[in-house]
Amino acid sequence: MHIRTRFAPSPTGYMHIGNLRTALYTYLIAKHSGGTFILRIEDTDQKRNQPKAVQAIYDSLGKAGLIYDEGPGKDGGHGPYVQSQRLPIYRKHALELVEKGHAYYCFCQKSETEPEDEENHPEITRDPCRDLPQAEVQAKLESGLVPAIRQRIPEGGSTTFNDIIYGDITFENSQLDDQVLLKSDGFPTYNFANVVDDHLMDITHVVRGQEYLSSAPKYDLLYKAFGWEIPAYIHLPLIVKEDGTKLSKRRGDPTFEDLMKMGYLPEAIVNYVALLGWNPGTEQEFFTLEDLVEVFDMHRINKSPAAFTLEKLTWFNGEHIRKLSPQAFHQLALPWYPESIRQLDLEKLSQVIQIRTEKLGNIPEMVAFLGELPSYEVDLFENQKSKSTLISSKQILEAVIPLLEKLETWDNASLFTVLKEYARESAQKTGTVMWPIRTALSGLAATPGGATELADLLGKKESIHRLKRGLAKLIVSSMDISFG
RNA sequence: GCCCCUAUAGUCUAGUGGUUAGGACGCAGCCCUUUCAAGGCUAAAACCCGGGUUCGAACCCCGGUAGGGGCACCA
Repeated sequence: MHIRTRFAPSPTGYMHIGNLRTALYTYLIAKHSGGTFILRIEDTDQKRNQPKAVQAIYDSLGKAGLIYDEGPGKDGGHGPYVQSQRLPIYRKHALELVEKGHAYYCFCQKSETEPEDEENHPEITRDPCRDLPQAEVQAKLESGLVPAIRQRIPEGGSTTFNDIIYGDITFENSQLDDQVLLKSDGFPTYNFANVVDDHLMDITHVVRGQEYLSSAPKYDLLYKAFGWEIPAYIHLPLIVKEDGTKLSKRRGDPTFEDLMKMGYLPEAIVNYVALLGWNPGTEQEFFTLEDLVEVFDMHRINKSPAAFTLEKLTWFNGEHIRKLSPQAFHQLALPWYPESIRQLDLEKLSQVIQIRTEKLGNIPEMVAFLGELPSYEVDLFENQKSKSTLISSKQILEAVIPLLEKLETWDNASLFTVLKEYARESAQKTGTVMWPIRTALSGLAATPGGATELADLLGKKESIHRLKRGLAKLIVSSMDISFG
């Protein structure tokens, strides 16, 4: 069987994490078996439609690496792939159902119930137009009233549909409402357009969020009314926040685009999100998109909702950053370096920070001290673990500055050799010697890279300058002490 | 309110009648070390509750509870 799946977003201007995962799984289900992945734009809500938002979908899918085989601009014989360009198709099919008796005209005014009325949902009642005599329908039509078309749910009985993840699910028909198929503005509703397009586009596996589970029986009824073959359903568990509530851009939860702006790699986001609701059955966690295509098995998708947390995503991001070639990392890091350090050897800097970068967004903060020495307290020179005190620090800097001033080759290896040798001769731990140097060079308790790496990056002139300032600080402090 | 879905550590998860309940993130400690990372090791931490079925239940059945989703001429 040649699998055909489709990702069918509505253009909202950004990609939710949940949408990204739906797109990913939809892509993987098709690609794992060499099938076809289709993009369809669901812009049936005129009020919400934003043309620019369509471009955002292309951009995000491209970043994620989810290349579609068929879709806008890539006709595979099932186009057009933008629903607003398919209006006559929906009308034709809606009328077909009216003729067959599976749908009917509804002349009611658009219901005024506000969506905010979450507390007060009326019981399912059949629409009064459902049983309008033919003559009356004809008369209303001729008088120029523009009707909507509603699905006629069978009286009584129940509908059972099958989902690959959830198995058989049964709904009483009395629980299903006569949903609108074609709005009075001539646009189809989401549910109707989906059924028609999925059939016409030969979609074999319908992949969507679990929020659509309860509309699935109405889909089955529609397929049966048309006499069409029912596709396989795959409803995906929701992605929620740690507190169990759903992710929402309004409440400040990051979208795919937001995460990339924060310095998360698309590969890492894809890797993380793939494991939210699915696992390979092995203990492997690091995956590239190609790996996922290889091992993805839709039958291992979970039923229960998964919480999205930045913590584990951040770890994945670090993993993906470490796997990058030094050149690739450098290119990604470059835009994040502040103006104040542009004169440094940034390629060398990239090599030093790659292993310590878990998020590109941390880079500016991580390297700021290279541009300007932060102000720091003298007690930063004290460190128990390194056996470093104000006195030892002062002595070491006094001894080491002249040594370094004489040094001709200024690089990490030479610096380390000289300082290590000094430590050996003066019978001190390497760490004791390095501590005051690193401290004076950075003004920080923790830095990416050790003393000699920082000196290498800063260059001889700036390094000596910073060391002397550190020494001055220590001298002033020792005088304060002696004067009480 | 009605319908549907779900339930293993704080989080992501493995597990399909017999396991010392496995892995990962995070957290804590130790080692390594030129601070920090990275790496290595160790620790703490879980089967929602109650009934069955069974020689034996995380696993099967029933009932609760909790959480989530749906109930628009939105998608």
